[in-house]
Amino acid sequence: MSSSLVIEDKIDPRIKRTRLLLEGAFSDLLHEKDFQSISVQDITERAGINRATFYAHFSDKYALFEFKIRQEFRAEIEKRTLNACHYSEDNLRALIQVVCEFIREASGQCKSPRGQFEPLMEAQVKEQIKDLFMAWLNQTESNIPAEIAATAASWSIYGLAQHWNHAKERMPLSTFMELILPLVNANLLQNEEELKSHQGKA
Amino acid sequence: MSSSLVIEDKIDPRIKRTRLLLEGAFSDLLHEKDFQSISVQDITERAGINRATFYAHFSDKYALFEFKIRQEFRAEIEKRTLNACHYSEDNLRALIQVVCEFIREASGQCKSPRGQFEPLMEAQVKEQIKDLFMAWLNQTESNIPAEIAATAASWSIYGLAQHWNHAKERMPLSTFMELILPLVNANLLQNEEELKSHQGKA
DNA sequence: ACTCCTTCGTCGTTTATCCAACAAATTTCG
DNA sequence: CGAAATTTGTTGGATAAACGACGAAGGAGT
Repeated sequence: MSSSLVIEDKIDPRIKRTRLLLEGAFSDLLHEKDFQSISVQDITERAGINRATFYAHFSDKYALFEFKIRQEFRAEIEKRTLNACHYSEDNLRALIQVVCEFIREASGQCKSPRGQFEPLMEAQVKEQIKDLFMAWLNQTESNIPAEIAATAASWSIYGLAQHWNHAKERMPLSTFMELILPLVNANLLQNEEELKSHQGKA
Repeated sequence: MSSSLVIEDKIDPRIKRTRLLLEGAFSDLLHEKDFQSISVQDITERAGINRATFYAHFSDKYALFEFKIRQEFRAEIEKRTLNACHYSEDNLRALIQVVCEFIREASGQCKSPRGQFEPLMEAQVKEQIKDLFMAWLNQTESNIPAEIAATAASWSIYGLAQHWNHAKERMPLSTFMELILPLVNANLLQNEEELKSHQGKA
């Protein structure tokens, strides 16, 4: 049941509690103000946590935001057990769907002008997509470094998902999926060729 | 805005947090099990609080229960600003109504056989009613000790409210109110006679 | 430019909570 | 009934959080 990417077990309850309260307060505030006008004081005050304690956990509000994004995205991944599984077209579909819906959710959630935290979110999500691909691809040996393929795939998936979300007339996710699946697969199939069509050379 | 009965200000946030979590966990458990079968372990586990910490706040689960009752009843009193005001028939009406509704709420809330916590609740609520009357009556000098009158009134009010709640066909609260108001007033008016009807014998 | 005010990081000290362990009391169950 | 398991209070030492204070940095208004 424990994730292959995570090691956070038996952690001091006080730490968990504090982070949870800070996250919650931050979420609430994001519904009320825009990102920039939220101060660390606001967050700690709302959370009932001492300001000094905040800095024991996060260097600033950006770090808290990134932590929060990672948490939520990881939760979506784990909910579908996409960690601790291997590459397959179905798993890839599920992953893409998670990314699309995650971006859609987040963009509707917050009161901020988009430009403020989207880059932060992008960095965190892409990194996690890449980590996931690394885990998938490292189970197979390949002529192309897994890191290269994972980087390409993570960037293209996030870019496509963002494009899908920003479109005026948002395409149904299912048709969008069929449209881009071959593209993303192309990034990965170079490693998987021997597994799919023909068991060629060696 | 601060109550005349309470002094709890500027309290360490950790203490407030811990008590809140313990209260919440206990409430949840009361919906699931009966009072007796709930252990301190259950509560602390559910609350995410160390068991040793529980005993730093409460001597046992009964103490927690009493604390909780006091909190909730006091909240109802303060919501109607019945603290920090004087005696009047309207205020007395309001108080009786609070007691009746509080007992009705509590009796519907919990899964326990009534006999288990009703005596605990009774003690706490009566004490608070008495304290309230003491505050009201001490503003006037009287020939009968305020403590005597307050005791009589608090006991009769609680007893009547419990009777009203236990009845098979529960009378409308308003008619019940008019029925008992003279009775309860009789306990108090001995002190207030000089204020009401005739300014007789100095 | 200038104050006035808020927020920001950081620090040392105090306090609350965690944790593991313990013996005693209690409950469960064969 | 008696053995096993669970719960209960309690302890000492480790750690996270609270608190108050501080100078520095930023912002708003005059």
